[in-house]
Amino acid sequence: MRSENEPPGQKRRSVIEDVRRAQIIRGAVETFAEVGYGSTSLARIAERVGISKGVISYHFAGKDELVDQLVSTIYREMVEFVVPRVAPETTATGKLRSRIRAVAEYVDGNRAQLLALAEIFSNARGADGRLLYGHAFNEDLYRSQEEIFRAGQEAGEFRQFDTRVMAVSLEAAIDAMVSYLGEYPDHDIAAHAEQLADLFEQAVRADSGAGRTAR
Amino acid sequence: MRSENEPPGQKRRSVIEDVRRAQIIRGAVETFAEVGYGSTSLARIAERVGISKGVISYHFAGKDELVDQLVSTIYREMVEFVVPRVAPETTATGKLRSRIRAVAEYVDGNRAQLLALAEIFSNARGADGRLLYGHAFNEDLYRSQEEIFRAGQEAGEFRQFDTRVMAVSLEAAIDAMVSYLGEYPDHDIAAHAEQLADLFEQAVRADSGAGRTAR
Amino acid sequence: MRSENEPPGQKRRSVIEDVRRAQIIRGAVETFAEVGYGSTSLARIAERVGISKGVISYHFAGKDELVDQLVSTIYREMVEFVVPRVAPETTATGKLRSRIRAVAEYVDGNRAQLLALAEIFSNARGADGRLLYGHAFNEDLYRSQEEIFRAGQEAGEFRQFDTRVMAVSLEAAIDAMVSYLGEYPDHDIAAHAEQLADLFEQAVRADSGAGRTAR
Amino acid sequence: MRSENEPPGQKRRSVIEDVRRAQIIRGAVETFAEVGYGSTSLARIAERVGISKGVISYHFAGKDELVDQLVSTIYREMVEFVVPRVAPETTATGKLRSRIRAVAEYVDGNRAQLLALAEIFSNARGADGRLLYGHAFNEDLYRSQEEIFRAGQEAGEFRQFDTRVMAVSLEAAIDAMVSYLGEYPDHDIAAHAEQLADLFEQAVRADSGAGRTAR
DNA sequence: GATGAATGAGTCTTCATTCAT
DNA sequence: AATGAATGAAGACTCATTCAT
Repeated sequence: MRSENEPPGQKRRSVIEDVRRAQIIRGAVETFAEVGYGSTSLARIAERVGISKGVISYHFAGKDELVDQLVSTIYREMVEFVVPRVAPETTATGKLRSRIRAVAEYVDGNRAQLLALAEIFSNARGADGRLLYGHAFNEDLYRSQEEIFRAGQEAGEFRQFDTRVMAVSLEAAIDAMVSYLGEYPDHDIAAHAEQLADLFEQAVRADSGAGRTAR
Repeated sequence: MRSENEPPGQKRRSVIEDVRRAQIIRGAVETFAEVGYGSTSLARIAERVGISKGVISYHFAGKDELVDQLVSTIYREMVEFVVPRVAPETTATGKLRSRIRAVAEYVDGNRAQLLALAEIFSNARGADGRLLYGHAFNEDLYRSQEEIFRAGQEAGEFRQFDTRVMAVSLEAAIDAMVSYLGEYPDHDIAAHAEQLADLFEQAVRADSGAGRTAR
Repeated sequence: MRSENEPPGQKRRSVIEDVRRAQIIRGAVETFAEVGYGSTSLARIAERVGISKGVISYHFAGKDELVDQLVSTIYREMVEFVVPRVAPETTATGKLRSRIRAVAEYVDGNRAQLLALAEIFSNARGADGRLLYGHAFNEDLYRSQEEIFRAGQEAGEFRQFDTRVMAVSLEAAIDAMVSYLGEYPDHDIAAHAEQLADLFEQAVRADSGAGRTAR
Repeated sequence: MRSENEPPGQKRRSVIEDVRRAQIIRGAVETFAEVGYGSTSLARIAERVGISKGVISYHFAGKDELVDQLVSTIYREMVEFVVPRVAPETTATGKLRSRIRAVAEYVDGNRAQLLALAEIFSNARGADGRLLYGHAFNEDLYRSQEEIFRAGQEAGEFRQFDTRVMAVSLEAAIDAMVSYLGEYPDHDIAAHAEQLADLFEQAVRADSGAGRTAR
């Protein structure tokens, strides 16, 4: 039943409930990653977790809430991994490359998580038929990336370009790196990440007739 | 029934059948684009077309064949649109930019088609659970794009880079352009395409210390 | 349309119609024998014959009439084969053995026909749910066999027994011989027929001085 | 779900589940017996039992499992009834007659069960189109019956004959007795059974001084 | 005479959800 | 807190039949 987003200090969940929710979310992640969005039923998740179907309904208001919690959980984890690796960088170029690298690193150790996200992003839809996690959902991500681009432009590191197009293209390329790994598990993602960083570094850098991106 | 791609002189379809098939495919395209893969049922397509559910089963062996025909139809149309616009270009750089432009132009007049494709690509799965139209399906596209990249590298137009990563990233960025338009119908796709062309032109061009991508 | 059993001199069918009907019946026989009653659809028959589905509906009032015509056609053929081989026999014992032999011979050259009949007999049902070709349909056959048994009893060739039970059991054993051949195509049906004839000859013959089955 | 034959100590079914399964099987038996294999749908069974269609899917993995469970349930019941009535007999002749009698007795109180079995045996087919419960399924039965015949032959009780043909014919005659009762509910099955026992006793017994069936 | 096209009822199956225990 | 049981709607697909051409 509980579906509140627990405003602090109010109706906090019991420990056991938290454990169950986490356990269910983990099972959901694995299932989404393995069989895809369309074939992931609550029954299948329950089976994987080793619990009864009803338990899921008990802990989550419905499939939608489960998906929602899953997304924000993974998202939070990823942000917690990536941010500390990007923040120390002082140049926009450095932030760009370290961001790509950090995602690649995270992905490498959390493939199921990312594949599950990808499945959900391209499939989950509201009652109105619109994607629940489409570009609009990425808005925050786009904005923060655009800020970095603008900072680079102002600092003279980057040439002038449409920051929105650049941000959208960057995210798309990163997602493709992830899904490529999903399809070809032996793909060398670290090398891919370096190539991708080169790609965008070249794409954004000020013309200057100038220097290589020594790394 | 009938699923042959009509090998000459063998079991050619009647005119009326062709019309119906085209009509059904059109309805399917619109439905996929509008409500997404998971919510597109044969019943819904039939309803949109204004025919009985059974008619679809009559003209197509099953949902799989319908999807398959849809994909190859749209794909063929797009190739027929894009190729003549890219072929005349003599430089790798020219081919790159004209390809992006051509896709953008095509998309502008065929949004539903592209959205439907995107839905199918990221969702349709075989009995084994693997994506039917994943990266593997794009292999031909990747290859032909890689050839252009390699030609540019050999001609000294392009710097050295991993052509596979570049091709995958390019396709991803183009797809993102399409889906962005899908979500924000007022988005200026022509401008987006130019920015995208700039992006990749910069990303691939030889360092030369030098020249602008005069366009 | 036409469904009349053509009372002589009235509404006789054209030659071409007869040919079509025979052709369709032949296709139906093969289909029933091959895939069984439940999987034999008009579509499948039409496909095998190489005609359009509608043709069958044109020539037969419905599936029921087709089946009915099929049954009586095969039945007539079989009777025409068996009767001349049984009639010349002068003893009841001779008739019994020659009947079993004749059926076995016929079956050997007409497996599909018999298998189709077997499928239909054990499956075809009327709107009320009752078997269309159950024991009641065999009534004539039972009667004629019973007459032979009674003749044998009156002549002192056969012992006293319930002729109905004997007739039913005989037909069942003959049918089993046929279906056994259907399942094991290499089965030696001629040898089976001799054994079966021995079996029933022993079963019916008058007690030549020997023991009663007191129990 | 659940399809195990409950290997001890593993996933035992709840009481209520057992009850439901038994209830559904009973409903299926009655439906098969009444309207035949081809007209027995899950919907019809559910309707007869007075439950929702989905309940059947909940308790059985599919129609195939339901049929399979039904067959083995009835089969087991019948074996449990027949074996203790046959085992005490010391002579092959005694075993033969008591077997026929026991089946007849069982049938008398369990008509629907036997009719359902008959429907399934002559109709259920696998994906390959072959009968699921054809002669091959009866193999065990044939074998055990053949052993009795061979024992009788070795003891000098029975004449020499092909035990396979005898076994197949015996089973066919027993089945015919059952189906005859199905079609004529007032038929005197006990008398039929005695006649049948006489028939086979005569058919197998050693030739006490009398004539061979010269051919 | 023949056909392709269309229909609508009916098949099995899957699923998210609800509820009594 | 958990579960097994049940539901009913929706899914893809099959089929006998009808009908205009």
